[in-house]
Amino acid sequence: MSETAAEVKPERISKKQMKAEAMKRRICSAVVACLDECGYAETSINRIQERAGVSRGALTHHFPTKQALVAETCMRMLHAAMRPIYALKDEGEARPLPADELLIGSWNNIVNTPEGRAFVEILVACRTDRALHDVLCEDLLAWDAESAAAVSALYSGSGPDEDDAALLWSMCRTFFRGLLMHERFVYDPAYLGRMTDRFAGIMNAHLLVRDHA
Amino acid sequence: MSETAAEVKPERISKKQMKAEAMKRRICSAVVACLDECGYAETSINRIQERAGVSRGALTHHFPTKQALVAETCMRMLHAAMRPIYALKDEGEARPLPADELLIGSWNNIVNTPEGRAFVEILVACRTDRALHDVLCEDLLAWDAESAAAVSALYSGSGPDEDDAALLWSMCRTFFRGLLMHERFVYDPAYLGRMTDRFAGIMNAHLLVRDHA
DNA sequence: ATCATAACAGACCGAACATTCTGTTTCTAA
DNA sequence: TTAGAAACAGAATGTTCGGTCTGTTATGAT
Repeated sequence: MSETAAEVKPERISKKQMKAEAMKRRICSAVVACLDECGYAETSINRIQERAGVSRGALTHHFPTKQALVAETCMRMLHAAMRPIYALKDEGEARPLPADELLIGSWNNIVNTPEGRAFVEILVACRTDRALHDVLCEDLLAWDAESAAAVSALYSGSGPDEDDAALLWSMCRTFFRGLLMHERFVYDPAYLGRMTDRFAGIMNAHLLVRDHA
Repeated sequence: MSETAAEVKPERISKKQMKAEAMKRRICSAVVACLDECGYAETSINRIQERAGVSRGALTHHFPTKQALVAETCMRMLHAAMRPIYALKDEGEARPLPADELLIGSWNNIVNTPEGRAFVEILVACRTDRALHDVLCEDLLAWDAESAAAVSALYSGSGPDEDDAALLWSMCRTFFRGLLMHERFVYDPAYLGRMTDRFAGIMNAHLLVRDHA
């Protein structure tokens, strides 16, 4: 009674929604694992189902098609990858990292992870799967833009271009993605470290920390 | 018995061998086209067969398994990609290109081509297909080494490392491979040009032409 | 308490898959 | 000239694919 609760009501998260969300998260985690371990070509619905330990019915109930499944998994990864960017923005206010440290950290904690590798599998698939591309393109571009803006706010480029920092940052991510497919053809793991270090060192000279006095 | 005799005199190229080679080339060309246009996941034997305009029997006769088909296609691409490297070596003796011109040329004429894109599809597949990886690994490493040696002979790196030029060259190819999967998410084609130019410009400062007096 | 519906479960389907098989033609070494 | 092998041709096979379909259970508004 004391509740004038008409406005509070839509806030509640029902048990149904909780279950559904948990199930979706579980399934999408399995998709990430499959993409990482088996690659896009071998990421079949059967395999995902087995990996997630859920029934076919549960899968098809939440994700009617495979494309919807992959697309939502990608969206969730992007959303999760936003967090470090915002963290970068906030923590950066105090004392932005030197660019090379930022790059090495990005490689170790974002790109060279199951999620990062799964993301690359999806990106490559998008190259030849127009339907999947069209579903994801807009959000990917938005994510790119936001990511670039965050970096651009903290660093300035050395080039003549207006938004050189964003361009350089895009180049860094491009490099890291390429590095993922090189990984399996390197005998000495230290070689990867040498490449990332060398690359970060070079880019460090062009991505300069802005000082906000 | 007659086998040993047959092996001793393989000088002549029989009509059979000509036909077989022509057929193989035709099939492998179709594989490249399919990989480029459809991606690894959608490059099925049926599709290759249709694309090449050959019978199922012809396909399976020359390539018993799909893996053998992809592997040989990859080998042929590598072999074909050797030619520009040797050309680089020979022409370079006279007057090596500035590194940035070499890079832009590599991007336009080697990487961003049907063969280059097909190659990336195979590389990505190798990440999760151990069998395919094991078949190709040795030759890929050899190709990498030869490519690096050719560059190393003409350019020197700016870093402290012994073979810095080879490392830098490896970084360039890594970057270009990553750029291929970025391609479809760029509205303005000129943006790709800006990235390649910027990258080539940066690397140009570190990959220095050796002067052989 | 009741009833509609969301959340599951699992059988089922045709299509496509890679591979194997049995024929037929073409070449070439005796 | 003639076996015999290589070069094809195409049907047959069993598996797996993504998607659909019919049930059963759990949940929440009434």
